[in-house]
Amino acid sequence: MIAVVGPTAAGKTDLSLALAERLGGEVVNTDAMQVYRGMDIGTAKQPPDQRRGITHHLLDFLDIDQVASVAEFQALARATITRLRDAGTTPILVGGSALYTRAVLDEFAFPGTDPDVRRRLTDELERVGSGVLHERLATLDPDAAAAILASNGRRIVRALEVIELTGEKFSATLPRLAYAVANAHQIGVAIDRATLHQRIERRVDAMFEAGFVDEVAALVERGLAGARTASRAIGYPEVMAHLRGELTEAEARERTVIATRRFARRQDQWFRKDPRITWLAWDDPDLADKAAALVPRTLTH
RNA sequence: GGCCAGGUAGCUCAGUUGGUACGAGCGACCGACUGAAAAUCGGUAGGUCGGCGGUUCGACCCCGCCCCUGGCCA
Repeated sequence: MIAVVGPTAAGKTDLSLALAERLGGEVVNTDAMQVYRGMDIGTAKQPPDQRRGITHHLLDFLDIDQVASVAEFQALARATITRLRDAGTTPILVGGSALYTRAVLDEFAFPGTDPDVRRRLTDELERVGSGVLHERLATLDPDAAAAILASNGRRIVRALEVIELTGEKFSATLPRLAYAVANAHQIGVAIDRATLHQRIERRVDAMFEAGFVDEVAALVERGLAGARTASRAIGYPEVMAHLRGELTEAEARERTVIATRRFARRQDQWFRKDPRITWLAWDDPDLADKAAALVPRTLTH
């Protein structure tokens, strides 16, 4: 199997399709927001009629009011990969959500979760602030407290939740880079910042021209504003603010560009520290051939 | 042409009765990251305070002239 990684707008989708054609594979999405039905334009989801007949998995399996989760995604993705391999098909993972990709490829074991515990802690966070919760974490699990800043309420809540549920410490550091699946290969699409910024700007412009505002308006009708996860997808909060009259469309567009740039930077940070990734230039004329050549023929899937 | 307001970090703006700019937000860059991750959070670098001259021991803050921007009047 092969995973195509890299920052948003670098050209991962094109490469994935080319690889699928060369290797006889099928695409498995690893993007955290493309899992939502109806979120198409804003998530840069490849339209069905542009998938060149290649089957895509793990797109559009959640409604916007459902909460996405890495752990569930991990299980689904691994099941999908196993199914494809059993059928002799090469899974081609594509997506910019680094945590999702790693959760699928690497040794990632997630402790459980509990909606009630989570909600109680979240409410408490709201009331007393992250500092107080951090102090409690420090008494329960000094190591975790040391690894999580007192201002990061979100992570503190999760650590406390895990400790309460499992009675064990919370590992506040990422697991080592170690594949949990056989024959995994990662290809990174390398692109310089300046070019990427231009491409992001053009992509966002194209989204607005393609009717992004209408897409968001339709999703708002279905409750996007109250959606826990889906409402956070880049561009959607900005356009919702525009629909509420708080921003002009131009301002929403500009903020979306900025948020996307920031996202691309964070993606870079994840991927560039993974030495297992083979980087190929986004504009290499032989990009697809070189990428395909990295996957041993006999171990294709 | 006259009057008013304003010209301080890449951007929007604070600021000091004259004593080394405490700057802030955003952006840029760097980093952390285990069930919301397109999330959540942290750090760093940026300023000859529009220009020239004057007053002063000392001016970004006072005075003069000039340039630029916005508004009003003619």
